[in-house]
This record gives sequence, structure tokens and C-alpha cells, in this order.
Amino acid sequence: MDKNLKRMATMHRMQAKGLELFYKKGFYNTSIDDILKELSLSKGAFYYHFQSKEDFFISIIQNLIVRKVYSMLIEPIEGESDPLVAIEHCFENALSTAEHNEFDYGFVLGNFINEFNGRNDEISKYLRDIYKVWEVNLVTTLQKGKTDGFVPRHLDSEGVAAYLISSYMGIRMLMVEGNNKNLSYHFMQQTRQYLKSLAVTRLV
Amino acid sequence: MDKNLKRMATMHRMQAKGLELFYKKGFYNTSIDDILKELSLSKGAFYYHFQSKEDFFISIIQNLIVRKVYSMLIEPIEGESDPLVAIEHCFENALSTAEHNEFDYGFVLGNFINEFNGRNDEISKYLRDIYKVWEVNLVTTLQKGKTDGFVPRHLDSEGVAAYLISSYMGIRMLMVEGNNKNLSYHFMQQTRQYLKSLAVTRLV
DNA sequence: AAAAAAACCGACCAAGTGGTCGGTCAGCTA
DNA sequence: TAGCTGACCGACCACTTGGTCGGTTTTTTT
Repeated sequence: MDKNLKRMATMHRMQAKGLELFYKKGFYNTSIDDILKELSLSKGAFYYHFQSKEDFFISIIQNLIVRKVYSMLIEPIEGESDPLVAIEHCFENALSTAEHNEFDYGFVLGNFINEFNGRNDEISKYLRDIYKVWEVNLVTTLQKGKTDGFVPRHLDSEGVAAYLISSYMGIRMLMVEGNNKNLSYHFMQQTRQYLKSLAVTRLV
Repeated sequence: MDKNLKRMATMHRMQAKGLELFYKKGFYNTSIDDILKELSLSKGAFYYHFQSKEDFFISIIQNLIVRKVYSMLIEPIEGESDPLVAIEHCFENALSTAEHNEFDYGFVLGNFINEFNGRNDEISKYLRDIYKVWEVNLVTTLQKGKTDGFVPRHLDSEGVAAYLISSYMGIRMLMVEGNNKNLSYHFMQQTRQYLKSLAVTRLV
């Protein structure tokens, strides 16, 4: 375990810098040398730790992206009693984090799903799986909210989950081009409006 | 005008195929040769008509993407009397088109904004401008709806516009990975729910 | 039909790309 | 001290990329 320390440290440095650059410039538009240059490491070091560029990115997904999505978007909702309130707070917190840290990696997921779609099936699958877990978690929480009396029984949980995910992916996409504060404020305002409309008896 | 016919035809063939491949595989991940091969044309033909790969893409934006966004998302809303109804119908129609034509280019905008962000400022600007026109148009239409009595006066037009755009961008992003029919059905259902909640007196 | 202009061809180039591989070297063990 | 091993180096390779350019073919003009 101790002797693995250096190994782990180097691998993690590469992964962190790799995610940063892949996120900033795109996977296909970032060369391994770009990453290595910033770390003052060599090609040899890279291929000593990782089999290929693809293998490298998969390790980034598993070690960084998955964990971030879980901690930012899945766990904050999981345990809460009132799903609609929990979702509101979760989104609020996630956007606030995104607003202040330029590279919080809170929702790189969207960008990468986009970039790899139709280009690399294996990576796409890994990314899609994360998204699916999020979706299932939302649906499950909403359903549980029904039995607990927080959510109207007629609510279409899957529809609401899909809509919430859509809007969140969309706003994160818009936020990359600045004016984040205003955007996220507007977004949360309307999300509240939407969530509240779900809580009352169906309109029409 | 007549003498330009062949020129126009060839340029358009290149642009159409270019958009198809750029959309499918990404701009940076598609070579000019990829496009030329499918058209049985040569490098010389390409550089006879376009100055560079970048110039080529800008011409695609101006000739294909702008027009599509206008005809699919801007014009259908512009003239209508009741904005909320117009938006609903517009989204419905846009998603239905997207659902059936795999490459309708209805909202490539999202993908490309994503890909070029932070990588090519000039192209980003062109794309952002299209998005801005859409946004302004939504806001204006909503405001006009207030004076016409279709929209409550307290409505935050800019917030609603941002939210609608977010959700639309998000759903189009999710739809690339299949299961479109189900997704777009859910999305429209929830969009209606949201729009209806706007029409009535503010909740809380 | 001849000349001029427009459209197109494809070999070529410099600059990268992902990936390989023989080698170096610090630190541990015996 | 000698040997071994994990971590790293960097020259090198085959290949792709955007872009150039001298030349050929097709179309239009005269």
C-alpha cells in the first residue's frame, strides 16, 4: 500500500490535469503531450501507467466524474424526505458551486456525452450509465415521495425526472458562456415555479 | 447569377455533407478529406471554394444553421398571438421533426456551442449570436403577450425564456442517445405543465 | 474553333498525433 | 557492493491533418 503511494500520486495528477484539459479543449482536441507538458512528465511515464488514451479517460470517468456526479447530484437527494424540496436544494447548491468554481466538473457529463456520442461506444456507455443512475435515483425518490405523502399520486415520475435532467443539462450548457449569476438565478426561479406546480393538484 | 449555378451547387453539396459529418463526428474530429471522399471531390476543389476549414464552417453556419434555427424555432413563434400556446406548438413540432429525421439539424446549435466554446472565439461568437436572437425573440414575444392579455403581467419573461431554452437544449442533448419517442413525449407533457403554471396566477 | 476563365485534380509539405521502445536512475534488498 | 525493480525519459515511427500549388479538364465567351 505504501509503495503504491507514488504511483497513485502520479496517476492522480495525470487524471486531474487530463480532466481539466479534456473538459476545456475536448478529448479529441487535446493531445497527451498537452497534458504531459503541463505536468513536466514524459510520454514514457504516461504509457507506463495507462494502456492508451482511451483507457486513461475511462479511469478518469471512474475516479473523478462518477464520484463528482454522485456527491453533487445523487447523494444530496437520496436520503431526503420531501423529494421536491430536496431537488430544489440540490440544484441550487450544484449551480452555486458551478458558478464560483470555473472547473468544478459538476456536470462535465453533459459535454462528454455529447462529444463521444457516435464516436466511441465504450466510453459513451460508461457516461450513459452515470446518467441512468441519476435518472433512476430521481424516479425512485419521487415514487417514495408519493407513499410518504409529499408528492401527488398522479405525478408522472419518469416525465418529471426527464424534464428536470433536461433543464439542468441545458442550463449547465448555457452557463459555459458567462453571465452565470444571472442565468442560474433565473433558472432556479423557474425551477421553483415548476416544482411548485407539481406539488398542487394537477392543472387541468 | 446563372453563371454561378455550378459554383453554388458544388459549394452547397460540400456544406451539406460537411454539416452532416461535423454534426455526427465533431468538427475537430472530421477531416476535410472525410467530406471530400464522400463527395468524390478533391482537396483542390475544396480550397478553390473556401479559404480554410474555419471559413468553411462559418459559411455552413450562415447558410444552413441560421436558417434552420429561424424556420424551426424563431419564425413559428414570432407572429402568433398567444405566446405560451405558440411556444408549446413550436417545441412540439420541432421535437417531432427531430424524432423522425435523424439529421434534421434542428438544434445542432447546442452541440456546436459546446464544441467550440473556449476553442475558437470567432465561431463561438457566430453561434452565440444565433442563440441570442432566439432568446431575444422569446422575451419580446412574451412581453407582447402581456399587453395582449395572454400572459400575466408579473411573469419574468427573461427567466421563462432562459428556462425554456435550457430545457429544450437539454432534451435535444438527451435525444441523441435514442429512446426519442418516449423522451420527447415526457418532455412535452412536462413543458405543458410548466407553461400552464405560468398562465395562472403565481403560485405562492 | 480558339482563347479565356472557372472548376477541379492530386502529389506534396510541415506540423502534429497516438503509441513504442531501448535506455536511465533512484532506492531498496541481500 | 551488486543486483533488481518500479518509475520515468525522450528519440523515434507510422499515420493523419490542414493547407499549397503546378497542372489539367470543363465550360463560357468571342
